[in-house]
Amino acid sequence: MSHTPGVRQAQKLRTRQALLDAALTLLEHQSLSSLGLREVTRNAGVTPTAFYRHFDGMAALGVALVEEALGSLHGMIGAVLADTGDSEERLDRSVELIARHVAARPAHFRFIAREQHGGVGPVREAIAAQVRAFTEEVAAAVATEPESAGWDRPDLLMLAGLYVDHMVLTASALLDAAGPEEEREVVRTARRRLRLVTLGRAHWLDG
Amino acid sequence: MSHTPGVRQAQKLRTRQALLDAALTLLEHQSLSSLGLREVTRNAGVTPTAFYRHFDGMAALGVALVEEALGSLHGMIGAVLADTGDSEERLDRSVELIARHVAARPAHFRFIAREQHGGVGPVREAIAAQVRAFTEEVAAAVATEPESAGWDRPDLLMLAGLYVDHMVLTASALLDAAGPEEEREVVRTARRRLRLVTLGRAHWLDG
DNA sequence: CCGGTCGGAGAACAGTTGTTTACTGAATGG
DNA sequence: CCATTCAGTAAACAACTGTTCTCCGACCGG
Repeated sequence: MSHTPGVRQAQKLRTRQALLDAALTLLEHQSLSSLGLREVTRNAGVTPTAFYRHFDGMAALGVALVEEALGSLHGMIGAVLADTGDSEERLDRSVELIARHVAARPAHFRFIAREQHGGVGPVREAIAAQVRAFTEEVAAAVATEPESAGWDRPDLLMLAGLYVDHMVLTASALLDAAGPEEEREVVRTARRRLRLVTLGRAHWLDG
Repeated sequence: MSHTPGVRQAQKLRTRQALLDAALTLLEHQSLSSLGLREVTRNAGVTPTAFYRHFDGMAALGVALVEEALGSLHGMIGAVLADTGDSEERLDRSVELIARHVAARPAHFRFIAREQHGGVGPVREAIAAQVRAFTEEVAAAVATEPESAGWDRPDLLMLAGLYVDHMVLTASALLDAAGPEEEREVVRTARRRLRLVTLGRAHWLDG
């Protein structure tokens, strides 16, 4: 079938990316439901009609942004959790992974935090699907650890969900942090919370 | 000073409430930043100009809605946590309290969940302030329990924050639940999570 | 009873919105 | 080389937006 990218499709992709970038920039200070189609095309240097060559509407663009933000993260948390080292080390590394990703692409994560419970249904569902997928990945990684011996699947999913929700909360808190010192405070608290969860996990099957 | 409400101020309050109610209804399917002033007044049976007699703009109305949603909850969680009974009982009761409140006023909680990270700054800040206040209340309640002996203030706040964030997440999950059976599943998972946290708490000072 | 207060109505303002229609011109692939 | 595909343009559409100004008339305190 089609092999080389072709000048045409390359240009199309460039325009599409310009739309996504323009939208993401504008979304830093507002939410998707209040973002206008014309506003986006204006900031992308394109006419409003060109928008429809790439997306059905703003909701579709939102879903594409979800993919762009979260798609690259798959497997990473699982990999970190699967690494060797004691639990303390592992949780330190996962918190750091989040912090680094949030610092690297703040706009993407702000978008996710904002639209996770936002007013645009399809986008909410797309985010929920990604979060579910992460939970499954974390559950699979956690299941292989020796500390998880004797755990049934519902409990494993509960624990994984706790981890994932915690990561999302941490990302959100990092974005709301005012300065570097507040960011460090957020990271410190996040680590303490994870430690407490890990402690509870160690004694889950005691009683 | 002024004693009787007066026919005038009573009518004013009724209109104000009509605006708040209309807004809350419309906010079920969209977010505040996409909510139009005219849309609200139309649904409230009032002319657009009348809006300005009550609020500076939509942001101010949003802040008022935050107060309406969260103002009545102060002291309640603290009271539940201060009640007698073992920790298992107490956390069961607090999860139930949340579930009951969410079921009683779903629209309010949906609004809070949606705007907590939404696009309207003043509303975000109002919610953050309320959440901070709750955290302080919970920390104060938790501090009086015998299980908290030897805990310093940062750790207490960390634990209280964990509880509060968990409550918000639970409320959110309940709203997203499809049916009654899914709601029960959410409540069950929430209880298990709380139990794990309580376990970690019990062994916090072990090492 | 009466003059002032003030919640609400009505009309008009200039902008902006999403979407449709018809069209242009360059890359495409046989 | 030539007919076709198709990303992007241009213009027009009716509908809506927030805000300002002027005015009305019912409640108010004295």
